[in-house]
Amino acid sequence: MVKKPAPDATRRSEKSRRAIYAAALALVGEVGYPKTTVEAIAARAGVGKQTIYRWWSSKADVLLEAFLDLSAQAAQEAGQEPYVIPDTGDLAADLKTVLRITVDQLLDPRFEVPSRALAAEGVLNEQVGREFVERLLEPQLQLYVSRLRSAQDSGAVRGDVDPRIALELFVSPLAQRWLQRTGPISYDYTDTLVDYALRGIAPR
Amino acid sequence: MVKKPAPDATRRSEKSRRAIYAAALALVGEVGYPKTTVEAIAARAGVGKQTIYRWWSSKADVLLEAFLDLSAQAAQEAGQEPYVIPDTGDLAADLKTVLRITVDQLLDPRFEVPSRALAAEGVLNEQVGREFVERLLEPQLQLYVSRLRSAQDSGAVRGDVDPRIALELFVSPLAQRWLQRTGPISYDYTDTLVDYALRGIAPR
Amino acid sequence: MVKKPAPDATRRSEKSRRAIYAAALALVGEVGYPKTTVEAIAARAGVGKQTIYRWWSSKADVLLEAFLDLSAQAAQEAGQEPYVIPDTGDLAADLKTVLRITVDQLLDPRFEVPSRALAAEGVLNEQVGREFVERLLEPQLQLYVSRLRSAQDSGAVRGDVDPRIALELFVSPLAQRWLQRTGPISYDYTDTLVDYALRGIAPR
Amino acid sequence: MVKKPAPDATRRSEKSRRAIYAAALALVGEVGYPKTTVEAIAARAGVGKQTIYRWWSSKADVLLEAFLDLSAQAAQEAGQEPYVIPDTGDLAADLKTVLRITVDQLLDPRFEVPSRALAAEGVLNEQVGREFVERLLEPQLQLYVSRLRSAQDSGAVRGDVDPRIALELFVSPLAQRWLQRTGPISYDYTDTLVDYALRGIAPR
DNA sequence: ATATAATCGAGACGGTACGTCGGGTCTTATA
DNA sequence: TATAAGACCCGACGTACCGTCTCGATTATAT
Repeated sequence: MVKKPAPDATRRSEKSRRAIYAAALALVGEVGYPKTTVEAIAARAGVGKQTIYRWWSSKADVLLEAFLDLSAQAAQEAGQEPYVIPDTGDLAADLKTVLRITVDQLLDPRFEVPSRALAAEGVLNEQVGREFVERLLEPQLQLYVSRLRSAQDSGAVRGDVDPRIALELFVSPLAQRWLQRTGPISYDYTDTLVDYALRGIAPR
Repeated sequence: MVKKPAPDATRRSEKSRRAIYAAALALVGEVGYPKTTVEAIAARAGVGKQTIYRWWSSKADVLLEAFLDLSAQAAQEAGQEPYVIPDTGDLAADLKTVLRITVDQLLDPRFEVPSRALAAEGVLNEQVGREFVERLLEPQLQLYVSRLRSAQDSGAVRGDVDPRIALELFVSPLAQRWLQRTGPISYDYTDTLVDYALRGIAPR
Repeated sequence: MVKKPAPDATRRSEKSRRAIYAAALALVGEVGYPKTTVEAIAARAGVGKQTIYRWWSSKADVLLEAFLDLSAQAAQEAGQEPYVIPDTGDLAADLKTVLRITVDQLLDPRFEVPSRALAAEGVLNEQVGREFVERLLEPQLQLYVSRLRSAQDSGAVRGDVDPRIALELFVSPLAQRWLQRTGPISYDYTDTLVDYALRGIAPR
Repeated sequence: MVKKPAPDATRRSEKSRRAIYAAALALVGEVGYPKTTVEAIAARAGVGKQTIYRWWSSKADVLLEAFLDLSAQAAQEAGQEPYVIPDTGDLAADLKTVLRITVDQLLDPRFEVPSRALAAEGVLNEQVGREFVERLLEPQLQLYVSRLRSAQDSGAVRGDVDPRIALELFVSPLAQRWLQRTGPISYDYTDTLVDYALRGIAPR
């Protein structure tokens, strides 16, 4: 097998990389994911197609990294705040707070369009899906795990409950309504989810 | 605007329709959704491309109807059994039973490949998504609503609980793990979901 | 070999035939021969496609008959006058007169477009070409043969000359200029042709 | 109006161009012009369709250039001989010689099929027609003009004769018989044409 | 400071599939 | 039985992008 010589990452053009991210995100926002083409990204970024194929394996790959970059930037800009779940001692209130922020994000077009595109791609394309989950979704879910563990320590959640499963009781319903449009999304809705879920995992 | 005259549905070839459904499902199973092309469906079905474009608007549309047809057929063949949730009086047991059947279905390649494809398409394409939910997903979810209502009547579920939301506590986690591969799927897992969820919606 | 049962000509719809001729000629005039389709002829004539294919073998065939019909009609309307070459005793004058009429016809769009289309078709399609020559061109050329024979009788043309070849000296140059656009067409030009042909180009 | 940026001719693939010419000529020879498709040319040439559409506007355009190329090659191979009309002092003999060569060419399938196709296309398509005449036909006709001018100098042709018209007396009849199949083509025939044209058909 | 080797913008290339058009056949219901 | 209507199978159209492949023209170290 003839292996292609790996490109020399140290000589990579930072300017091009950024332009490609920007072009990819802009195009996905403007024309949607399926109509976004590698050719158009290259043209919009003022970049040769080969420069894209040299560093990424596919359109999905470009968008994944572009979105990760966007998320990282957003995180830095916002300080760290939204990325830790508050621990005021009132578990229900803390979860409701965080889920309301998530609701806002899910309805913000700046995030919605690319993340919906990546989610869709990930449903079909296992590789993209795993990377999407591993690098974006799971780290966020782990924050819930931590918060639930802390709640177990303080006695607000039964000790025999598996936090990784428990969090799905309120996170997954929201995710499904958003992904598959099985119902409307609102603060009321997420509040209700937390109420229903907590009574189940709380000791009597 | 020039509107194309609607084709005369009474003269439609039933044989072609069936051949197209079969070809579409077979191809999606064999090469996956993205590599399934309208051209290949037509060729495999022994049909002109125009016959596909005359009756459907897109590859997604064909697959949606093919899958609906498959589901309807499966329903008829199976009598009605899997399509009503049993009511033995033991809510937890009944839900666990049905969810185990769902787990089996989700892992059966015959259903998994096309339904995953449709789900992915529906994430991006709102029209497909809505149709998918309306004609396939929601009818199944309504079965849970009925069963939960019956449980409310018998006192096994609190009366102030919204059954349409409550069902998401155990259905959505399973759906998300399947769609986004956020975790493994098993009987144990769904049993646990039912346990966690029920204690929350059951009266103290 | 399975032979198709010949259609019963006695039951043929005269109205349809005429409508097809009219539609074919109109379309060729409006959009040109290559863009004239059997489908469009049928639609414009208010006729089923099968009715065309039942009686004609091809688009060229339809147009050929439509044009012959048109020519026949034109002949009847005009009495017989333009279809006999005058014989005033002055051969040169007579030929010049007729050729000037031909020039007019060649520049009249009503005749030019369809006859150009048929000529082109006939260049490639031997069957159409032969029919075109046999039923339209040759009969007209024979008129020149007659006139030249008469001139031979009166001593205006040498007796050892083959009239069928001689007529080409002035007819073919005009035909070629028209068909292939190798030069402009005018009364002067045809007059000159007659002069050269009759006297020759070598000095006496 | 959105104009497509002209392709960069300096980067054009010479190999592809040649393969396309060869494929076009071969196909026209094998299946005839109307059944020759751009798709088939591309396939036979081992070339993408876009490569054809990038450089030519139509099937006719491809064939025109292919044929011009063929003619140019034939000219080079043959030295210069057939492309100058001999001047032995005997005008009639010289013309008969050249016309006999033309007869041979017209009956040689290698040239006949594509040139007939181009002629037919040129009858309908003015652009193709003009190019065909300008780049192929007229240059050859100009050779006759030169020879006739030389004959005028030597007194073999009257000085008041227009050579561009005079040449049509023997060239056009041959052309028409070939194009429209109005009669057989032979050495005898062309010899006769030269005789008639030079001496006229009227008695001295 | 210069060589030199890789990346870069550009875009032509061989392909695959698109969605449309029209050819010629076949079916259905009127007349 | 011929007809108007039009669905059907098929093949080609001309276009859009794919991912690969040259091309000079910049870089950006490593001499």
